Amino acid sequence: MSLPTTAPVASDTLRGPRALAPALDVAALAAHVPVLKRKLRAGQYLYRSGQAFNALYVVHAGFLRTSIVTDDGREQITGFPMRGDLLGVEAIGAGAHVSDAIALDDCDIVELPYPAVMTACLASPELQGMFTAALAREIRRDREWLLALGTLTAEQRVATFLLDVAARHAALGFSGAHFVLRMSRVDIGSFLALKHETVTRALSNLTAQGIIAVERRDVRVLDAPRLQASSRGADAPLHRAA
Amino acid sequence: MSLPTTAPVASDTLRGPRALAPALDVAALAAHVPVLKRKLRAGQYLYRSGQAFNALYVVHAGFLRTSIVTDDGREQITGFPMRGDLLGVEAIGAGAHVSDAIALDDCDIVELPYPAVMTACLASPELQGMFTAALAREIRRDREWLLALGTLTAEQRVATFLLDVAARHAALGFSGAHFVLRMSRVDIGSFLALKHETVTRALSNLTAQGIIAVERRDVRVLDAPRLQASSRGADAPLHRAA
DNA sequence: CGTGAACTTGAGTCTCCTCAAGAACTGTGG
DNA sequence: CCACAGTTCTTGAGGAGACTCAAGTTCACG
Repeated sequence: MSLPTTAPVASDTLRGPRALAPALDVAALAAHVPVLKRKLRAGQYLYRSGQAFNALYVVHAGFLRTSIVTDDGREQITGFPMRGDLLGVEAIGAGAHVSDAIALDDCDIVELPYPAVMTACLASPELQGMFTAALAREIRRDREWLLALGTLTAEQRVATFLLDVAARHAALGFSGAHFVLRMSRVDIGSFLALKHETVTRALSNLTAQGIIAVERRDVRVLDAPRLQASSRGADAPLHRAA
Repeated sequence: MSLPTTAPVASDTLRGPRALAPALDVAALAAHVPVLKRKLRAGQYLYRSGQAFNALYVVHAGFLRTSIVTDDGREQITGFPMRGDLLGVEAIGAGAHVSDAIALDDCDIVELPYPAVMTACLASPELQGMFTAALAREIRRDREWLLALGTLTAEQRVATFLLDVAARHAALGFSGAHFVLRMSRVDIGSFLALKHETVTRALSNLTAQGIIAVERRDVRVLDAPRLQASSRGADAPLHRAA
């Protein structure tokens, strides 16, 4: 059960929905804004829906979970931020936070006071460009998941999710072929609009096909190309038909 | 078949997923940026995926349809912009457009050269705030539809869609109780992640219940409260159970 | 160890999709 | 003005995928 030396996951073959562009440059921001550090223990909230909105956050270490709830009780997880990811932007202009962010791990968070960050962006075109691009990237990310939920089957969604997690891990220098999921099956299901049993079944199927190896939250990608194929819409369009 | 004088649609009872905040203030922008006017005939593209990105757009009149396509051929409509709506923001930082925008009607469009708009935002804190808020609102809108697609049944989604259209019409001074859909059943289905037959069936069901009256694309909301109820997750939680 | 949460698996059901046909509308050319 | 073709919409019948309900297993934690 050691790390496999074969079948490494080439990062260019891992194109999940998330665009893997560099995140907000905290160092550049720190030159203009007084950034605060915050530590969270697993299970603690970074912010909750309805709370006053007075800061954005960048994850420095650890893993979180963001979710929204409606007044009629429907709930959905909107993402699993990790190092480099920006949180809280959806609250801009809304006065209060409109989502929850909870730590799945112990986390180190960088706090960017709002609206101080905006003032800093006024002073620096680079910062402004970085910030605006980060917002636009968030929109693209959402659209891509919207498309995934709207067009993919359960197993394809789970495969896409695994590829996304793998790619993000790889982008941070971790292994994309072997990682530990920080969230439960229920969380994955909520994110992918599936029931937790369905997530389990999809993982079991992928395991049965020899594409991945799953043991609780420990996941190994054994065959990245086939995982890619499993995430695709139509069955493996290897070459575009005439 | 005249406009019904009873059962008017009160705008505060119409809360679709879209936040109905005021859109980008074009007049304020025009003071800082040279804005261009563009006219589109029905069926013409405002921009297409892959095209160079050099402007954002605000709808001044008419109705459009935006969509994304993946390399493996999956497609989804992401929205139906109308007067006051901002288009093209998802391309910021991506170099080229990542979606298609096509006119469903003859349209008048205001073109905001990019990155000139960003420069203008540097000069004016108000503009910057307006612009950033518009992006954040877009994120909230996407999240709300994501939640709707993930948690609602077919009929609930269609009801939600009708309420959204009604509310947006009402916000522009049109009737929220009687309107003409500019898009086909296929389009609605693509947006809501449903097949066109399912959309038709949902509309038929709502009609059979006396909640709406549909004749092709002509829609009358006969009972807004019940349409609201039809869009809700759990069956009409009139008062929260203890 | 014991308790509870998380995960897995199975069996039956239901929603929505697929496939198919027909009706209604639109626009075009005779 | 009418016939025609094409598109859009509607409705039905049958099937597939995901959900619901239920039970059992494994694991983490006190």
